[in-house]
Amino acid sequence: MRDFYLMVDCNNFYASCERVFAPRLDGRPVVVLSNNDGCVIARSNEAKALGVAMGEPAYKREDFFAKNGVHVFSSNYALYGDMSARVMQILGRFADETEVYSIDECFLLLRGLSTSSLLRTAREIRRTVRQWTGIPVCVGIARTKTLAKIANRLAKKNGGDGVCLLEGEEDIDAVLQGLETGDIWGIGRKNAQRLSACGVHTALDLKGQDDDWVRRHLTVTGLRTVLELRQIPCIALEDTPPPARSLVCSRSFGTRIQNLASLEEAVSAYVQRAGEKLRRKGLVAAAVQVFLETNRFQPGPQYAGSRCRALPAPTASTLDLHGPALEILRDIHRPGYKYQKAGVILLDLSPASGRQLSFLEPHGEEKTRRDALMRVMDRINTVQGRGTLTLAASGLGKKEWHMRQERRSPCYTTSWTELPVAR
DNA sequence: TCTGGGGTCCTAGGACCC
DNA sequence: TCTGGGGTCCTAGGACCC
Repeated sequence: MRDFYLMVDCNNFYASCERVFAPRLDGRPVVVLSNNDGCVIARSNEAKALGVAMGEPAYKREDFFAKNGVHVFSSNYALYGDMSARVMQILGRFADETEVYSIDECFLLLRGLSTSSLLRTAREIRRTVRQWTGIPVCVGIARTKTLAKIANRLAKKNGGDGVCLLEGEEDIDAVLQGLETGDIWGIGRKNAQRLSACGVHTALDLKGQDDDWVRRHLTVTGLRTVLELRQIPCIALEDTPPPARSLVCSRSFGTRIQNLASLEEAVSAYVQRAGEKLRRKGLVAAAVQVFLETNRFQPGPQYAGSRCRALPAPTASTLDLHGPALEILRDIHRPGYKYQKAGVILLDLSPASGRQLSFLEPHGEEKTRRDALMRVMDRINTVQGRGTLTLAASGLGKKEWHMRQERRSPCYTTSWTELPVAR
């Protein structure tokens, strides 16, 4: 009767979301592409069985997809985000303490349950989520988050009932022996390579290493991971997410962009989007950074520029962010390159309220007016749809920099005009 | 023609202070 | 000719995650 972590992970999440609204695709291969229809970021089991790899560039596989009846979707984050919220809300019914770890993963902390109760709860979770949302999930259970992730992996791989409880030293060691270090949560490719060079190949090898050795080779974060493999909880549940420290809006372009005017339009649009995110979180930014890069996969001259600038005063107003961002862009822009991607990063974030004011920033009536303007813009764009009201600087004509999204499904759950129709 | 976007954490090294 | 020890803060870069 101790504390156990449950790791609930949606199976092939994006592909599963698409299938909920296209049941004719059940049992058929489905893939979802990254933004700009770039590479494969989600695959149904059938697509995996056909050998479609994660991260594969989509254009190399067009023929293969057509020949094998693979259904291809552009990513639809409005849909996935909303489906995710529904799943997470259901999971919240099963535990007081939960951590939404990513769009398709959630940790639950269950205290004082017997093994049989844990398994019963896990099965109940699967059944409920499936029935209420149509999304299949697997559940891994263990005494630490790291082991729960491994248990979840097993639950997925072994088929069976989609639930796996990892408990007991011997059972755990048997599993770790069959696991490469790179498959442990927190050990990436680089570290796995380095470990391998030291003769440490499996998770069990790593678990048996001396603490000082681990610290030396993998820093304190690595040591925490190793302790977790030994069933010593070191990575706590993050019940309330820590406040964001930075915020990014970046995109690859639909076509390569050479002229500065188009880049300015794109950066202008990204600043506006970043500002919306900032205000939604109730934060202000004290610095802004802009970056610009060519396509590193293409031959020819490459360039990547990036610069950061402190703002006169922390702000959440698009109007304050816009000028500095464009100045940075002009600063880092070099003519003669075909650019592939640009982005805006807001840094040094802090809560908008309860903040020490500076003499430099607008205050009194001026501040009230500026805040009101942003509220009105956000409101209109929420109600009427994103991009209804924008700064003219982001362009009025055809936007050649817009990303490609040729096969996006409707926003079934978030847009009145795109609701699914029942006949 | 065509290869995503959005985050966090840790460390090393330099600047600076007394 | 001789030239310490200890501390903090900041930044860039690398690694990790989904």
